[in-house]
Amino acid sequence: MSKQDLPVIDVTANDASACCAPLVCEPLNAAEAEELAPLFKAIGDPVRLRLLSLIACHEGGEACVCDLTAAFDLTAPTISHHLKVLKQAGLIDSERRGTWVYYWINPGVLARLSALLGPRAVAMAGTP
Amino acid sequence: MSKQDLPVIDVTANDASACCAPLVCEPLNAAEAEELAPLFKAIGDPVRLRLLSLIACHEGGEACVCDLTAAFDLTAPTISHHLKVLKQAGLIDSERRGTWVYYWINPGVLARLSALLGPRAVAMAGTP
DNA sequence: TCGCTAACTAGATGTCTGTCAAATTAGAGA
DNA sequence: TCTCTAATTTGACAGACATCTAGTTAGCGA
Repeated sequence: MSKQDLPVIDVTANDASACCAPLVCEPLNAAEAEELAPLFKAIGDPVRLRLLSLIACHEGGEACVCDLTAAFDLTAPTISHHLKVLKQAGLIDSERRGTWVYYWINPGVLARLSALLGPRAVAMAGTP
Repeated sequence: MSKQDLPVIDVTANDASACCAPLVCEPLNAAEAEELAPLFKAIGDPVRLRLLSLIACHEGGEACVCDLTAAFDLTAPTISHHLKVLKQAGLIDSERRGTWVYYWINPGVLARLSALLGPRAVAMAGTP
């Protein structure tokens, strides 16, 4: 991942006319929008956004449901529901290990969304 | 609210965690999530995501409502509603010019969201 | 095997949201 | 002034959603 060959572009210089931002390059057609919107919708909830953040920041890049539940004033089923939404959107993945279930982020998807909004072609870095 | 004593802040630099790889740096607290989630929610609808894209791609960086409405199979009030949602989220802005109303993107907000999701410091503006 | 705990599913409920038809506001021109 | 068009607001309604309680599944240890 050489940062070097990426052009250095000041994000602040990005006004709408600057082109080359995915969103700003060519308008999304209906099908693309239909495919992408659910991803944003998934993180368009405070609880889920925070869940995502908590998972991403957790050591090892993964977090146990019990840790996550403890961070909210919500019941376990509710947290479970939100995790399911994130997972179905493809933003996170999970695995059971003994008694506990661990969740981790799917970084490629996040990178894709970032690139879409981003002022520059950030990188398809994430996608292998 | 006196607008005048507000410091001029580059929105792109004004992100919640003010540092680098937002989501992945330090977990968002509840307040931050509560503030940011509505932005993602706003683009979490296929119609609005496409509206945003259409506006961004339109020549001159702005688009007339009539152009936008024509691109969908929806009634004008519905488009109007979605534009209002985007505007209230701060993602777009508008101005009436004679008979027509023009909308344009607020690029700073988009950049902020991109940076938040961005993997490695999507180019945090300042760092050359 | 029996309990105990972690996590999820199912069902119910009140709220939010996307959409439309109808009514309203704002300019432009005759 | 009156009329036409662009755009928004209002009100209504069906469908989606966040949350809860209660019940269920899965693994661990005695």
